[in-house]
Amino acid sequence: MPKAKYYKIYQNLKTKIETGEYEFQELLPSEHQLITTYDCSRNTVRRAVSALVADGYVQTMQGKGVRNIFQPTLQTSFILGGIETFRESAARNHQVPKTEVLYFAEITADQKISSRTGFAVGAELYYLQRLHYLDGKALILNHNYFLKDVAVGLTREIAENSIYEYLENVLHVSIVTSKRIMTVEKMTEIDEKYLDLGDYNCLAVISSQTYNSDGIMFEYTQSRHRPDYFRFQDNATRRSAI
Amino acid sequence: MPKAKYYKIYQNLKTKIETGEYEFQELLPSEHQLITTYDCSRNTVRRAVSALVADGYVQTMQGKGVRNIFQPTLQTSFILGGIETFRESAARNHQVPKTEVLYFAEITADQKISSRTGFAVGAELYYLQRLHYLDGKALILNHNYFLKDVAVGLTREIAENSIYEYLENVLHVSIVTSKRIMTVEKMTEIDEKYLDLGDYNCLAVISSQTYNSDGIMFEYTQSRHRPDYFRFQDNATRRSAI
DNA sequence: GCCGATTTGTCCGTATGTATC
DNA sequence: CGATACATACGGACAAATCGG
Repeated sequence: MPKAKYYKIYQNLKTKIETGEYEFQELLPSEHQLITTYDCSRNTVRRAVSALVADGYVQTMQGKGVRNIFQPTLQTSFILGGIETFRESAARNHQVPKTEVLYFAEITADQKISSRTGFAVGAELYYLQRLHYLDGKALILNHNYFLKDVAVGLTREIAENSIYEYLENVLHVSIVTSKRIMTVEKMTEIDEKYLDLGDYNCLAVISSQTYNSDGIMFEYTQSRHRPDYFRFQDNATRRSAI
Repeated sequence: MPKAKYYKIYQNLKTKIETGEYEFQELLPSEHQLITTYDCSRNTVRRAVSALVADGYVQTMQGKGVRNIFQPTLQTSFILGGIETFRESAARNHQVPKTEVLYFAEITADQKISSRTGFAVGAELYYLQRLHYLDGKALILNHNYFLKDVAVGLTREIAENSIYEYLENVLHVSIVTSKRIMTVEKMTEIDEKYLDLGDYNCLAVISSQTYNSDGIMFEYTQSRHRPDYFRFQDNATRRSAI
């Protein structure tokens, strides 16, 4: 958890907004007021407010103020802009997670795997298939590829719990950035076997490449989501025209 | 187009990265060097670099430097994090756009529309159905709802071109923030009629609420995308654990 | 292992510009 | 026009991480 001052102000304002201390459409205190209440510089409050803008919580208006545009009804399962693990997002929504490891193997990347994942040909990898349950329902089928050099000592047992916890707390791998691409794909036999797709013949697919702090791409994951439980949220700001 | 100094530095660095002036995995010049080359303060270069981080172009590492992680092969049609119009994104990809207005009406929001769109019951709206073609293929079916008070004088003719151009350049409405939710939905009769869905029985759907600088939500749009031409990209950074 | 140089991260204070009312 | 509010920019200080000697 970041201990930076701006981050605490950000979190404080965020909870105030979430708990309804500021009403929808109401203006937040001005920067000057925030400076005195949090006893900090103007840069610091501006940084906190910027983070709220990025979250889609508020809207800044030059000459007017900062408006609360947070609507609790729109709160949802997947919030974009951050890398969140399955367990974290389950905890945030007070749901019970379970993970089943369907397949665990150590492989070497061939041409086909290389072009799909972005790993170099010949790279030594762990390849896993994992099924994620939420409140007893099978919702997500994950295909994970981890670089063996980085995720050393990964086992089936670890994979049944949180791989990221192992990476961060045991191996001290710091996860930094992740590139994600969302598509819709037709179902495969494996999807059909493990996910209850009902009438749907396709899934929401998120393919992601994750980098550690050394700039090494150490993970490629394809998450295949049951469409009726899939929901992805994003807040955009317009940076003027082309 | 923002004329701010940091923005020009940002754009300059961005094109340098895109044109391959810095190699993949190479470190960019240090902040100190950038300060001298661009003749500005440290805050200003840091702001430019932050924007590149948000775009997923580079990765900063305390004590080491800023690494280029841009891969041209991952360049794609829809880049998240900004509000881009259909025409803008078509231009960026050198494709020929066409828009067909299927339906144009002035309506009053009833309970059903209100709960779907977020407009108040009784709000006066323009409701449009528009079909977007790219290089001759029908790819997107849009359901647009605009608040009449804000989008005054909207006509079918304007809707065949760019509504946003009309809003920004004629009405001087400044579009600021937009909340988007991505889901996968089963096709409707209308989808089936106008989009060539092939074997697919569902679509990628983006629902968005857009606010102007007065904090008024003036647009609700549901974009229904042909799945085989849909691709959404996002860059995430991890803000440490829960 | 330690130290110093380099590099990014955080924070502060101040000045000026621009939009709103 | 003046007061208020956010936007941009500058300069300086210290902390934290990295790397080489």
